[in-house]
Amino acid sequence: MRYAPAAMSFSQIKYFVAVADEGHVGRAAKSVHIAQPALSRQIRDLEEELGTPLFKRTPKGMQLLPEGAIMLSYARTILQSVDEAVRAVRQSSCETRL
Amino acid sequence: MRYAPAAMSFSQIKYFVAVADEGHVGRAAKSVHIAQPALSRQIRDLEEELGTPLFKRTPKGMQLLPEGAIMLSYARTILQSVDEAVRAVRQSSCETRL
DNA sequence: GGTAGTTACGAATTTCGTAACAATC
DNA sequence: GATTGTTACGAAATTCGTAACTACC
Repeated sequence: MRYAPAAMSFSQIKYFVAVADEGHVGRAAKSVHIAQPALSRQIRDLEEELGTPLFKRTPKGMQLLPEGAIMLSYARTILQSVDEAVRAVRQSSCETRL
Repeated sequence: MRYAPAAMSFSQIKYFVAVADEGHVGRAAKSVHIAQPALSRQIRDLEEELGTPLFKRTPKGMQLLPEGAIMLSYARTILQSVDEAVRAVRQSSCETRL
């Protein structure tokens, strides 16, 4: 049977932020502890899902495009919300056990 | 080689919201178009990742616990941010092409 | 028996790493 | 040749569906 097509994931967003911060797939790959080609593909998949490139590929590295800059600000917000959610739920569960 | 352990995903969050809204794994499974056992496992995995149950299992269905209610409010925010990010990036890319 | 959620197991899918490639300087 | 990112291909991990199970009326 045929499953649903893959959608955006938190990993993709983390990887995107890493590349945007480093401006460099190679360094970003080290910072998120995966291999360079795997990261390159994840960025490509994210761009395909959004329907537009987020970076300009240059011989020096990855240069954030205007669309990438917009995505970056949302991406940081999303990752922060996830972090906060996890912390809030865990804290509540500790208080419940008092 | 050993890959990194799986983390929280957008799908899990969507599934969690569906179960919270329906109060029922069976109905939620239909609304997100996957089978009931798959959804049941995703909820369990999310609870394990958070380290605390989010629902109370009853003969009537799934009753949201306080920790689940906290998670639910964050979950809606996160999904909205993702939606908004996609829209904003796509709109920017259209404007760029003018 | 009829409802609810869960466990077991294997198939479909995705993610990843290694190796080889392409492009710029 | 020494950077950079990408494509190709197979292995590892996850996600999923079907079938069988448990628990409560």
